[in-house]
Amino acid sequence: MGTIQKNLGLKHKYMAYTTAAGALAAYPKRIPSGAVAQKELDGVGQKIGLKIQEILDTGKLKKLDQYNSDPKIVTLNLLCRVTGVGPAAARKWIDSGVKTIEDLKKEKLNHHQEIGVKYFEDFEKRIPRSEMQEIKNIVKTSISQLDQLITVKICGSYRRGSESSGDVDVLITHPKFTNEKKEQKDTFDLIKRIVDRLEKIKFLTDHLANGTQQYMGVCKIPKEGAIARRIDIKLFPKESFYTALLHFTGSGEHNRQLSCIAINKGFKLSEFSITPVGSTGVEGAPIPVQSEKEIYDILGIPFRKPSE
DNA sequence: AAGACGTCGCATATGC
DNA sequence: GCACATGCGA
DNA sequence: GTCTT
Repeated sequence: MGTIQKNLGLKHKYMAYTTAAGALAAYPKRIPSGAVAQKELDGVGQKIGLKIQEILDTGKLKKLDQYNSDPKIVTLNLLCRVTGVGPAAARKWIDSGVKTIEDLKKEKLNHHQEIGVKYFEDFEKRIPRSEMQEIKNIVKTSISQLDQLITVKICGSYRRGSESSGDVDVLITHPKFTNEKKEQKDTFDLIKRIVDRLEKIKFLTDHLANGTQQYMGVCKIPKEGAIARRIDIKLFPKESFYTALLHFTGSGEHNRQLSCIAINKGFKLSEFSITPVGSTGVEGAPIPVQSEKEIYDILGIPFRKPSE
């Protein structure tokens, strides 16, 4: 239900379903009824409570079955699986008769969508940890040849120890790239230089977005039959590096927990900084941190490694 | 009853 | 050509 | 769709 709401453009309903599903999954006991779910679980209200009851009673959800038997919804869900295609583009095409990915190939696509169609199957395949390690080696080696002072971290589920990942999330920083430089919009073309190099060795095969702070693209390891993988490279100023590292290592759920703890203890935690928030709600200057552990220390909770 | 719900970089569209 | 809006991804 | 104001 959540995915359908998102593809319809109702992102807050999508969030509501995601929150409710998370609360349900985290609940230790069996839920005996929709009414109990509504009473016990934050994020489950009347409507989702009734849906839970329906599933308990009948094993299915009429509303969802209706959606899934609606050809327009089926097509909407299909088209939105192409990266670069969202609710607005999908709706436009469905109205003009597009039904399949093959149909989509004949339409006028922007560059991002062209790549999305080109690698439609590849991008849905998981990346085994062994391949993530190969990718990490290639990226780290190339970047250190460029400038030894660049710090490189592969974040996401890989850093949490997962046996497979959905994409490659690379976070970098450089001692000379500071908030001040960022604010002055100094042309710090680190990303461009890295991308040039990784392109030259044929590791990067396509680009989706190529800016001064953020790159999104496609990579392949140099092996026969290698699968195209989504890779992002983000550059953060050194002051933000550890909050960014924490944030992009996740998980999303862990981030929400930390953010909640931070608020309760009078702080605000984001990928950019951790700041004190006074009782009046006025935000103070960012607290400098030199490691992930220092952030946990400020929050007054025991440090847990990414894999925990 | 009504508004918030994360926020921002990048590509591209839109209007001047 | 520039300033701002929109779509999208994360 | 849910929660808060």
